Amino acid sequence: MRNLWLMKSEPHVYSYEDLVADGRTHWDGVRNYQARNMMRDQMKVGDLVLYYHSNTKPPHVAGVARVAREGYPDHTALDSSSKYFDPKATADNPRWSMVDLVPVAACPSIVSLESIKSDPAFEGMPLIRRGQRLSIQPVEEDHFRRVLMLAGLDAHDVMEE
DNA sequence: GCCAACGTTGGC
DNA sequence: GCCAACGTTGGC
Repeated sequence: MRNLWLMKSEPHVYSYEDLVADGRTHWDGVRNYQARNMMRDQMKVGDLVLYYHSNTKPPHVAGVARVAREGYPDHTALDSSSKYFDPKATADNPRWSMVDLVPVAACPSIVSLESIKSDPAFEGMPLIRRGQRLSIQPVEEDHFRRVLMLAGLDAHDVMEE
């Protein structure tokens, strides 16, 4: 059974459009253990991801991506010129992990945080839980499907290719 | 720009 | 191991 996720990115740093333009990206720079553990231990090739734009107006889901490579060391932790450099990371123990993502489909209409919050179907979703700041979150299948519907995406096209 | 909610750090 | 101080996230 494939897992479903939501991953946050600030669009002025790296947007869904950037992912489409690049065709593929390393999800580097995650420096939170819970989020790391999900990438390292749980995310599998083929898992689908809601690509969420945070710190923008309005915050929203912008598209769907797919995991193209499972967790492997985040080399930016070893790079002293990187803003993600971690002096405690070593080649033997890089500490941090990342996955690769590829774009699947942009949302024909974005799904705003507000529309998710105001829809009872999303009750219990971590994204709208008070104080929830994790940049990577698991998503239940019914929530995932409803986001696709609100986005104007066909679940068959997105989930069964 | 504010600030609530966390996570991390480091003195003890 | 406790906990105060500090830093970050991210909506508002």
